[in-house]
Amino acid sequence: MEKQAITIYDVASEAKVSMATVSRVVNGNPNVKAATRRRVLDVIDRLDYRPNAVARGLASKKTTTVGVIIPDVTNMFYSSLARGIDDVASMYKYNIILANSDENNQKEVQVVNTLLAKQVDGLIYMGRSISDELRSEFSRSKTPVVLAGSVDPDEQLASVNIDYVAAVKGATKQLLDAGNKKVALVTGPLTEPLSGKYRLRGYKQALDEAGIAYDESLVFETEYSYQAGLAVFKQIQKTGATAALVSDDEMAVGVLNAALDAGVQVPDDFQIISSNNTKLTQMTRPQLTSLDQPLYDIGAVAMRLLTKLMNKEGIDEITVRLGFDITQRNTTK
Amino acid sequence: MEKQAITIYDVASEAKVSMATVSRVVNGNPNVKAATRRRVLDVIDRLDYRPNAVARGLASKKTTTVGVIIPDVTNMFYSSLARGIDDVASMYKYNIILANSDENNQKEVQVVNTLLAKQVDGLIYMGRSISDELRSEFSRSKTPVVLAGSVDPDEQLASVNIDYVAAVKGATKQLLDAGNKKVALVTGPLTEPLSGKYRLRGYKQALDEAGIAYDESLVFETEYSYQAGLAVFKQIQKTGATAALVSDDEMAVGVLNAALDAGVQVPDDFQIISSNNTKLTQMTRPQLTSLDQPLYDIGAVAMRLLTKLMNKEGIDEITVRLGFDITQRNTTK
DNA sequence: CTGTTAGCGCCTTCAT
DNA sequence: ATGAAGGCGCTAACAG
Repeated sequence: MEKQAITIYDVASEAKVSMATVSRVVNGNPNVKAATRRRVLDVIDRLDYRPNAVARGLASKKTTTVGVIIPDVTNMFYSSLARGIDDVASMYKYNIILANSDENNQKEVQVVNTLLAKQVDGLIYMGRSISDELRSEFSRSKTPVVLAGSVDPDEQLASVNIDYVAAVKGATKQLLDAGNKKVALVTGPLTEPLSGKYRLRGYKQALDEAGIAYDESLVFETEYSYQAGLAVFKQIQKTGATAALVSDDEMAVGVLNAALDAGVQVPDDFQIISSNNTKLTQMTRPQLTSLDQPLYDIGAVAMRLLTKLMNKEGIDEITVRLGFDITQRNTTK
Repeated sequence: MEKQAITIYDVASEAKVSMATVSRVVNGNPNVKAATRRRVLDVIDRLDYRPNAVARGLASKKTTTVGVIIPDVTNMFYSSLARGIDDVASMYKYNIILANSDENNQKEVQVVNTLLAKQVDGLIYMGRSISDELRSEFSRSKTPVVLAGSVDPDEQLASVNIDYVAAVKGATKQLLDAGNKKVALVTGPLTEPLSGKYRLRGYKQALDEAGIAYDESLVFETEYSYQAGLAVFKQIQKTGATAALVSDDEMAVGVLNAALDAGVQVPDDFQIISSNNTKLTQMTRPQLTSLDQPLYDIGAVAMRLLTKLMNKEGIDEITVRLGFDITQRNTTK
């Protein structure tokens, strides 16, 4: 593949300077006389010279690309984060290598390895839990890592997210305050810290404060998918719950549609609060009330944080928590 | 960034062979005695050696990464394509550099340039139209390019898509056959070949065959967004149209919701056929009837085609057209 | 089957 | 302000 015949040498000889000088102007090194700089620049675009980033990467040990592990681009929650990441990345002249992991530990480890082999300058990880193996890959490499939209229970890894306990607590409280005695919590496997540790804790706290006993049968562990949401509704219904806090938008749309399809009036007979406030929440009828996590911002801030880490700048806080809100729509009243 | 101290030399000396031999075993070259191979392999994982892909790329002139230009990852149409691309890419050991373009010509050119500077082995372009400048960037680089989910009017560039004329014609015909006299076509700017050339042609052909005169006022050019769909409905209503063929799912959800919000019965008083059959179409109530383009497959096949191109294998057809269908749901009857 | 030797294209001291 | 020279880590002939 002889993509680009012309190299820094061609430019140098054409401009009658040494390649060092060409390198300098290309890299904006001030130690070049204005006249020669102009001459070089001139040759550069006359020859349509384009620095070879691979060679540059080898010599400088920087690739200006970061690896991004994403469970599934097709999921709006993650693609929103990804968009924030990419925008900030390009703002700082970085590119993103995007790799889908399907939350599969093996794939993740495998992907992280090829990413490190490609000498990415940093890594952003999205996903609900980090396997020990993955964590050890992270720690033995000196490449900075930041988690976007998820938490590290040990707070060892940098991460940006929201206060999940408080968020879930707030949403649960709203549902409780609205008079619902039985509020279902629909979430992922409790073995994941996010669901099992944070969300569940927030849920229990709200229950506690309302003086309502925790009822295990009101907690539903499922897959984060539309189908799963659709399927879980009838089980929720059996418990007599009159409201549900659902941890994912697609899932929530599933729950909502199942309710509607079953002839249940929403929000009159059943209330729903979703969790991600993606575009989806506005597309349903009735529109979904939802926790509002600033997804784009989480991605953006995560990337920004990563740039600092890559730059070895001092970071005061390794974990940044962004604010959240609850956007009231029509599945609550 | 001294990420990986150990190099092929370390492995070589530790295993008491030359670096060439190490290189051979790493690259699966058969010319290595089984015994030495085992010994080298042993040292490799004892030292936790990981080949530096950048150096490899410089020496071999192959980076095993391809650039992917996407308008917006957050759009399900494109993220579905992207998912297909990534899956096949990883199947062939390639990684993807994903760059959002917002369909902005300037950004596109800029991004393609940095991608080429990074020596990607190939490029996949998604987007509705290719500016002349971009096309010229493509042609003067020897890097193979394939368009995913869009057409090249000149058929110069490799591409994979569906027969848009036939698809739109078929959908329009269905609406016409159902008794609708006035069928609206909601699409993007007619200046884009996809809308102006292909979709419009299909639409007209169906009209023709049905013996109905083409009425320009039934064609709506808008942005491909939920909001735009929401907004365009009342204009459609003014024309007295009783059905619409909408070129994007988010847009279609907008049209549907606007109709619903206006108290219009769907499909009794107004029918809708959407175009991409993404998950979204199943999430609305009523569910959207939609053209079914095999988005994931388009992405997958595009990537597969690109591997062939990168491999300099002979290609018989530079443009591959996949089959399509119309998935009947509840916005038609 | 294995080792030697050139590069790949660029960055980066170190001189001048 | 500019040039010379030595890598960066690996692949790829070319010998043996």
